[in-house]
Amino acid sequence: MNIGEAARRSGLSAKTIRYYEETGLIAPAARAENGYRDYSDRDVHKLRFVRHARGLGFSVEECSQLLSLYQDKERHSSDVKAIAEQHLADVEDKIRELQELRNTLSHLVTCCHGDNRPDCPILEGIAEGPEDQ
Amino acid sequence: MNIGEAARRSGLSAKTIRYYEETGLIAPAARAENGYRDYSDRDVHKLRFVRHARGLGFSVEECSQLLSLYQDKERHSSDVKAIAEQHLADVEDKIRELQELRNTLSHLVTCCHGDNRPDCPILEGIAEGPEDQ
DNA sequence: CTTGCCCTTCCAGTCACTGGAAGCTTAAAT
DNA sequence: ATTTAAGCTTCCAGTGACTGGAAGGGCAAG
Repeated sequence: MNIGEAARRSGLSAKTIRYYEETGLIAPAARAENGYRDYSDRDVHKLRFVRHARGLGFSVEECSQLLSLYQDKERHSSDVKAIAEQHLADVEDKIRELQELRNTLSHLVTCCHGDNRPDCPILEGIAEGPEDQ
Repeated sequence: MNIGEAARRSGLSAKTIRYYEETGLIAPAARAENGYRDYSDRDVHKLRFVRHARGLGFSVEECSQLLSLYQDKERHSSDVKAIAEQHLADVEDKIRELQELRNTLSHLVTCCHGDNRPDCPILEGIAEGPEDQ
C-alpha cells in the first residue's frame, strides 16, 4: 500500500512516516515500480507501535530502542522495564515541577484584582522572583 | 557594565541575553566605545524580571507582553491577570495530561517482571495501544 | 609580547515534526 | 482524449528557546 494508506491505518501523517524513515527510527520502506513507498501490514503494525510509544511520551530515540526490543524475540524484559522506569521517573519529575509552578501561579492570580488599575501582585511577584535567592 | 557582568547579576547566560535582544524580547543594549554592549542596573532588573517569568513557564512571547505591561504605568492589572490565567490553565492541562501518562506507564511497569525472559506486558501494552480505538 | 579572558558576529545543531515548492504518476471526471 | 485533482517524490525552511563553536578583535597582567 502507498504511504497515504499506511498513514491512515497507522494514525501517523505521511510526513511523519517519511521523517521516521529519514532519521532511521524505522527501516526504509520497500519501493514500488513507480518509486512510491510500499508498505505491508507488518510495517503498519510497527508504525502503530511507534505512534503508541510516542503517545506515552517516549522520545524518538527511546521508541527506536523499544521497537528493536519488540522485534527481538530473545529480549530480556528487564531491558524494556529499565527504559519504561526511567521514563516514568522523568514524567513524575515533570509533574512535580509543573505542580510547583501551578501553585505559584495560582497564588499570584488569586492575589491580583484584575481590574483597570495598574497595581498588580503578579508583576510584583515576577519582579521579586522566588524568595530563596 | 559588560554583558558578562549583566549575565552574572541577572542569572541569564550572555548567550541568552544576546538571543533575547536579537529576537526583540529586550531592547538593544547601549554600546560602549569599543562596541561592547553596556548594561545599566535598570537593564539588569528587566533581565531578572524576564528570567523569573521564564522560570514560571511563560513563553518568550508572553514574557515580552508581561515586560511591556511591567513598564507601562497605565496598565490594567486585568491584562496581566488574563495572561497569567491562560498560562495557569495551560499548566493545569499539561499536568492532567502527564498524570494520565504516569498512570498508564506505572501500570505497565508494575505488570512487567523485568527478568531475562522475553515476555513483556510493556511491549504488549504499547503494541495494543489505548483501548478506546 | 604573549597569555588568557572577554567581547563581537555568524553559522549550525537541538527535538520532533510541519509546511510548502517544484515536479512526477495515477485516477477520475468531462 | 483531455483536463483536472489527488497523491507521490525530494528538498528546503521554520518552529521555540536556546546552546555550542568558530573566527576575529579588545584589554589587562605578567
